[in-house]
Amino acid sequence: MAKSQDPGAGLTAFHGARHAHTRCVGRALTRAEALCRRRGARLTYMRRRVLELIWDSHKAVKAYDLLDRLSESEKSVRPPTVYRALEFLMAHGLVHRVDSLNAFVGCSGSDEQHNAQFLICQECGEVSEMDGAAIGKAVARQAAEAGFNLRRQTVELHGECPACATR
Amino acid sequence: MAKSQDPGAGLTAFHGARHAHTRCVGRALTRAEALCRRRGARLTYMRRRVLELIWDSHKAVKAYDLLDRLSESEKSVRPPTVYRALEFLMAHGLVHRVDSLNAFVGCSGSDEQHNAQFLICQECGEVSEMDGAAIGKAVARQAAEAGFNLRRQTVELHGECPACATR
DNA sequence: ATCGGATTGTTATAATATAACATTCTTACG
DNA sequence: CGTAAGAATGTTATATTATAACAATCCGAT
Ligand SMILES: [Zn+2]
Ligand SMILES: [Zn+2]
Ligand SMILES: [Zn+2]
Ligand SMILES: [Zn+2]
Repeated sequence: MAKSQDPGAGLTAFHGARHAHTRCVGRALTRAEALCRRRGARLTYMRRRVLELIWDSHKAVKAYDLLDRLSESEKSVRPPTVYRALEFLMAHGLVHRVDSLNAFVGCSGSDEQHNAQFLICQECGEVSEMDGAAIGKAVARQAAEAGFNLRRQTVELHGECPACATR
Repeated sequence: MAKSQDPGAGLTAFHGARHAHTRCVGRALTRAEALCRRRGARLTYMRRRVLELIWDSHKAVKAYDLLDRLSESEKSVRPPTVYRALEFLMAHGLVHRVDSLNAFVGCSGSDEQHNAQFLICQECGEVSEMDGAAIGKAVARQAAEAGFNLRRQTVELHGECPACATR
């Protein structure tokens, strides 16, 4: 499945400047609500607020930037509040941590738990999540060959997105 | 080449407790010296010292642990000193940063510049560097398909090393 | 209504990393 | 040699990222 070529539905699409981003946000929030309802988890005001802020763009966001932006609307928010929200969102697969950036990005995948890979544009900062089956398999095979019991993978690819590459 | 099965020469070998680690250290230092000589770079006392400490084990080492250990022998060493040494060693491909651990590990590769992948044991902390051509190719292909101009890859696989897995 | 667990608030601090400028060391050259 | 320029290190301060510990509050179930 998902072998379609139509732009917008691609697995590894970058979004660039002008696109109907409201839809991206809407989709993410809808998914979060559904997923939390199904699991009996509480998508509280603060958690939803953090998720919205993360989805403000397709870039990875730093925890302390979230903190600043939250403090604009709510009254002074402290680090633990943000980190707890992030912890919750990550535990439920709604947000990923990008280790090589110390930053967080909304999960644009669909299935519940997945090992995501990321394409990270060094120019514009946009992050695109892939579910690269090919990479996943190559990784799994190499690990197996080394007698390694694979649990979790961090695959973060840095370079230039299509838009920035052709500039 | 390098299709041999003899332990110690494998591309993805974990080392475990008892092995002739002096040789690992010796090899690393010899390589560092040769490489620096070739490039006209200066492997100063501090840089060599940091490299030795990193090679004290096959685990990834935290910058502040290096700091502490340096401060035992030399008189109080400060963060910039360590980070500068690390910066130099990384610039010359003698040390890698493991982003998912905020830690540093000696490069056990042989060729000059390479995109390494790491197997990281969650139990014993040992890190094994791979030059997984298969992974590298899968990654390159996926990036190309997305129109992405790949510059650098972070591939860090967490799990259990052979020794810890069979325990 | 109220109890218990989950969530958030609050204060403090740990852990990781860099900026900026002073000092010392090395090397090349006169 | 002596010395000047650049490289490396020392030093002080601070930025950035993250967590510990305990108090207050919220919220749903009885
Ligand atoms: Zn969007
Ligand atoms: Zn870009
Ligand atoms: Zn060894
Ligand atoms: Zn192990």
